Amino acid sequence: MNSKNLNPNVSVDCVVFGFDNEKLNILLIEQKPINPSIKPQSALPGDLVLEEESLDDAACRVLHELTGLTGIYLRQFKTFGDPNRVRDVKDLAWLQTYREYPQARVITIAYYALVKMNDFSPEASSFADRVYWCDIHNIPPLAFDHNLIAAEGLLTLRREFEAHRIGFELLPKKFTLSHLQRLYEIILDRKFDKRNFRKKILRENILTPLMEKQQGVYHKPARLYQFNLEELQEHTAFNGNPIAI
Amino acid sequence: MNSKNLNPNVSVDCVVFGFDNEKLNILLIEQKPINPSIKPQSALPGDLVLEEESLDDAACRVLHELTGLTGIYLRQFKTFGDPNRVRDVKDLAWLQTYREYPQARVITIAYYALVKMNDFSPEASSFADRVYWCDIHNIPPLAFDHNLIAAEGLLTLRREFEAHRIGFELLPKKFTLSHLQRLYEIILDRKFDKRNFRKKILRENILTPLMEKQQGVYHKPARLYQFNLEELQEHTAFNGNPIAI
DNA sequence: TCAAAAGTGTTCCAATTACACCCATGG
DNA sequence: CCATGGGTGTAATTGGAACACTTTTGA
Repeated sequence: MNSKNLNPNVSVDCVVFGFDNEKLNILLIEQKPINPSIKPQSALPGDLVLEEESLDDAACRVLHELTGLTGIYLRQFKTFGDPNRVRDVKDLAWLQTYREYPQARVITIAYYALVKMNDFSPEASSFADRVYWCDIHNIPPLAFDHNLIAAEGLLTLRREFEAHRIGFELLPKKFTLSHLQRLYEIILDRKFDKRNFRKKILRENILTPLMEKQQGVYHKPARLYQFNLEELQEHTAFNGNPIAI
Repeated sequence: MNSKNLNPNVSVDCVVFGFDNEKLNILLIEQKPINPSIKPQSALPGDLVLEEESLDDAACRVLHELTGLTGIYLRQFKTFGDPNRVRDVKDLAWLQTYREYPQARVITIAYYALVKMNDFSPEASSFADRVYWCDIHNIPPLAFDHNLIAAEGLLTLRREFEAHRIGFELLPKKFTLSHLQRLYEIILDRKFDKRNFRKKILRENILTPLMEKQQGVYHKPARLYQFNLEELQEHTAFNGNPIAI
């Protein structure tokens, strides 16, 4: 390494969660193949931080380029700075193709993001060759230390989910109590009793019942609810604010 | 800025908490005066991350240089990367004296640390001109964005204190229940009922009563306790591990 | 008429809160 | 003997957990 690069590169990486009513997924990109013989690796979306860009802005930019969305819930959760985190042989070819100093150290600030999966189709992005959702229980081997980052992102989501009441960021505007319960069960990885769950969630006063029911289901249609954002502010003990893009 | 420094500098800064049985304090350093006419500024202890050093190692190093201690409870809590965070005029003189590229951007990874105040005297350090404890309610204007970092460190401590049961990191080996209660009250900034507090804390089974009493107090001497570390492991729902130096 | 999920109340237990007096020590 | 903090129990309330049946719809 020559003297031009004593300072490390700094990047942001995003663990983007989406909920499809059955599983919790994260968004992955496929690295552009270096040559046809090497099978492309997947990675978390991320990019180097620009010279005069804040960290939050960098994360927003990556997310926006990837999804076309703004207003995504986005939160910094941990910085990864092991000197060898980008020096695994599996990552060498990619770095040699896309980085001026492939052996340069990279410190990355990790964010997690919550998106309503129905609001966009990841295919629309120009960010990478392929962008796709992947069940959190089936994450393939990723570039760099991204499996570790994804795992820590999931831990952080589990830890912050209840206290910050960010469930609505993963659900469509209108949803049923069963949808909400499924979301809680999948994120927290435990079962809830239906009656107790409803009692508890309705007591919190953050849901507004709508005069509207599910359509097109082949069973008794459930009532729809939406989150009541004003109440949410008061009840939420926010510790460290998320980004409002 | 010339092309040598497109990459930002990366540093760590430590919010070091100490409890003196009356107040919660943080450790500050006084920046070496540039010239006698400028009154020195205070700052959080911190330093640039070395080339082949992990972030945790960098924070440990700073703490060790500062206090001579090892085994300090240390946890990364947030990374600060505003492009202008080291560009306030108040910080210009110091940067010009001590940095090769004073206008270079600096991204800092903030840690908070818990130390037993009696275990060391900060005077012993060679790290800065002066090292001193400062009541968290009386923090002077600090260098860079260090007031912000200190404030966020305190919020993080308040948030994590109960769940992680890290109180013992701030207390001497042997302590009375009143000491412990005072610590809880000061960190969480609320009062507890003496009987309820004792019931609750003893039910948790993380304290071992000692066959020993306070000495030299001019009232009924209180029983001494110590933390029971094995139990602590089981009961603590750890999310993101602290560093064991 | 069947399959599927919606919707609804009560009882029990554990944890939290509120609250007041006597005790041991050193000065 | 006094001032100071140490040490203790009970009753009321609140929140969480366990638990089963009827209803509505579309196929």
